[in-house]
Amino acid sequence: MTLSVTNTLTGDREEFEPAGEEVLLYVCGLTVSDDAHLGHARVWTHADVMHRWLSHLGYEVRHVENFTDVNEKVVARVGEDDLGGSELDVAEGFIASVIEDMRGLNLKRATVYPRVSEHVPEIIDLVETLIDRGYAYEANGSVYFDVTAFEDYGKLSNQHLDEMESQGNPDERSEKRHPADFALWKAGGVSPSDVAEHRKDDRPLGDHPPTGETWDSPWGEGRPGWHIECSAMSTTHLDDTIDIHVGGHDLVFPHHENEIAQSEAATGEQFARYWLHTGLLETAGEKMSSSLGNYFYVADALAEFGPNVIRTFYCSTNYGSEQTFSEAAMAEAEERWERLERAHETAVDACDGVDARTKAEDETLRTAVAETRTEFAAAMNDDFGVREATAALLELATAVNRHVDGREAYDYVGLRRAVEAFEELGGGVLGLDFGGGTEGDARLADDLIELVLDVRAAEREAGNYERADELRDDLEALGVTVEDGADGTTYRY
RNA sequence: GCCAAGGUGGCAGAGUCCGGCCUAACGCAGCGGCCUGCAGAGCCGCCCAUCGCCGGUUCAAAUCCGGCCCUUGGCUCCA
Repeated sequence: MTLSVTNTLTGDREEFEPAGEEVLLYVCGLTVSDDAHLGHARVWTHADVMHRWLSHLGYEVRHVENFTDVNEKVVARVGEDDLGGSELDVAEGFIASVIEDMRGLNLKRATVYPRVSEHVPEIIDLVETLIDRGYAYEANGSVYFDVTAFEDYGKLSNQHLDEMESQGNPDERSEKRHPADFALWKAGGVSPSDVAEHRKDDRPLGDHPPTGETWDSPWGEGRPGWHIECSAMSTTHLDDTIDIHVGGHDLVFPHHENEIAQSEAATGEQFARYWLHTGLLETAGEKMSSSLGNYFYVADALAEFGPNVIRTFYCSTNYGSEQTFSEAAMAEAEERWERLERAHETAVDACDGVDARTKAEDETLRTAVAETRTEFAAAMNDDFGVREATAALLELATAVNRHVDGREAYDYVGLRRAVEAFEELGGGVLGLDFGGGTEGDARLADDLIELVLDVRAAEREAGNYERADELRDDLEALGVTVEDGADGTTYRY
């Protein structure tokens, strides 16, 4: 059985076959002008599961996920609170927090996380090539891609240039030959009006608004355009032709369309062989986005739900579909995850039980494990069908529960196989952590300590100081120091 | 206006590419029962679906074809 995948480029389901030895995977990363929200994390998580499944199938995966650290929106935040005094400082701060989020979500590391600011020479080379080949032109120190020169323009998104309502930024139109031409290189720094437009707070612009980084180029001082960096970075870290390009559906046009135009015009080779687009996360019927302000930060979600619930939530819909975020949906994800976790624990406990020497053979259990593996693989090979893959695991949970329920003698071989399936498929492929719950332990510990302190407070209130002191000593023995102060009781451990 | 994705039970959401095992998965919620000091977990059983609408193809359609209605996204920064 082989992996098949829905390719936006052709609109069809296709058998997946990497071009070379390794699978070259590029994920369109984040513009780091804010912390990441759950919509971003959905793309990462699905890309992560794809990566894990490809590895599971035996492929070597080279996975590149970029950070766009050169952008007007980043510049607009310069000087805000303690974000940093320069574009790159601000970006670095957000990158650090995004990496933190990614770790929190139990994502496998990408091979590289390249930044735009580190690839300006490659970008300039690419732009020069495009000019040399007649696909780009210079105007007042900026360079634009000439969409009419690239005859395949629109092939990804099926857009026809003359039928679109509006194209491009009206301010730039004067120097562009065609309204859909897009900037490869922008003269000078970021303009005050752009800074003002992207400001998140209401600080006055001031006499010297930040302009962001600029670099020397054959066309003078300037900055790279938006789309060019992905072309430069994927070529640098992967190859002219990559296997899989992943990104959110909202990037199909113009971003991905423009990437194709630039890269293919420059190299004459196909840019990406399989384009996989993830459906957007919505809240109450509209997409979760920074501009709409209806987002939920990854860090907050991790604190509230933990990585396993979030990953189970993402895995309850396939990557290409839209998904709605709601408290109810998260509650359901929690139930699903806990059902898996409990069944896993039940199986482990049964194997470790006192009657571990008794034995039985349960063909039903063993068959169920085998079926789980087959169904899981079939689901994943069917365009990364994580929803059905998870369903297969949940059916295994039922099989385990049935086997253990009210039984005296267990089938240890069968249970062991079930545990392995949970850990290998749920853990290794879906990235769920059955490992005894390091996740959420800190939160739980705090909650428990506070619970004990509540009891202790009640005892003190009632004048039972002896009992209260015992509780304090008991906590101390566990490494938790309790201190009563003027404004209440604090603890540390 | 143009492009794309989608409309399946109370909710959520597979299945649609390759028509029949779909008498529609998995789960949540709800209702019985078992177990249980109580609760939870678990187990067994049940309830809820004219698969957006209309027409067509076919022995057979949620699945294919045509038309229509509605939702979301893209065409401006966006994962």
